[in-house]
Amino acid sequence: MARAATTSDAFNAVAEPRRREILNYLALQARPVGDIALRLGLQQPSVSKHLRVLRDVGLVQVRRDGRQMLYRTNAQAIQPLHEWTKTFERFWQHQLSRVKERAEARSKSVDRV
Amino acid sequence: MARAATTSDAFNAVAEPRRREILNYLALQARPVGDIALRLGLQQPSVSKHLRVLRDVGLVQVRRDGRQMLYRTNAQAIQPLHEWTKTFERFWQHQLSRVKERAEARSKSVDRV
DNA sequence: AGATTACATTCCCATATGGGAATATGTCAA
DNA sequence: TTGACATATTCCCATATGGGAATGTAATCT
Repeated sequence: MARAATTSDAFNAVAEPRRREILNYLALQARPVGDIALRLGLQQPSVSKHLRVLRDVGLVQVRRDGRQMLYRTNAQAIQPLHEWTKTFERFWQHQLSRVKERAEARSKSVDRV
Repeated sequence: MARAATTSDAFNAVAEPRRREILNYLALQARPVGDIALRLGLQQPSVSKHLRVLRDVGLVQVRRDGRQMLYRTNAQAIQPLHEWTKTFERFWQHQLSRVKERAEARSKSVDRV
């Protein structure tokens, strides 16, 4: 097997930096494709393709408005990623406190010098 | 350009499900490669390759113990992902409350039936 | 040194990109 | 209907997989 498809899940979809930018931009308000392309400095076909991936995994939703297609971020689809990363929260807190302890131990030995 | 390398950042590295499993397993305690392979039902070379990717982006740390290499998750490298997903938290809360409101509106109209 | 154990790397290959360019599809206005 | 505008899709291609198999490398033991 090769690498999993970008459309296989939200983790693969958001691995691409431009798709994260798009999600950031569309979180506050729905926007048409051309506006996204202009704002993020991308070609229209490129934006359409990224939106297709995001849509396939439910990260964005669309509605038509005349000739335009208005896309907006579906934040709920990001929640699973948040949950997964959250399970590591207590570990990085532990690690930070250890770093702190070591720093304090070092400053004490410096005092003794 | 093609797809970005899995080693380009943590987002790309954790897109692969087995790598997430490895990170989960190594969060509590450092483990040798063979143990990981056995526990997760993977081939040893496969585990070594995944660990190489995780190490390149700083998601795991290693130390030698005789013939073994002990890997452990570096939770701090996951924090940026947590931060990014966190920026969407208020949006999915809004969306959920909207769903709630609509549900309540519906139940009221049902009452009226 | 020679054998064994534990990992890492390399080679091969089917598969999936993402960008550029060109083209197709869909909608509205005159 | 014809033309213009807004998106979507297709084609081509360089690149990067991840798994399997084989091989390389490092550390330990006798």
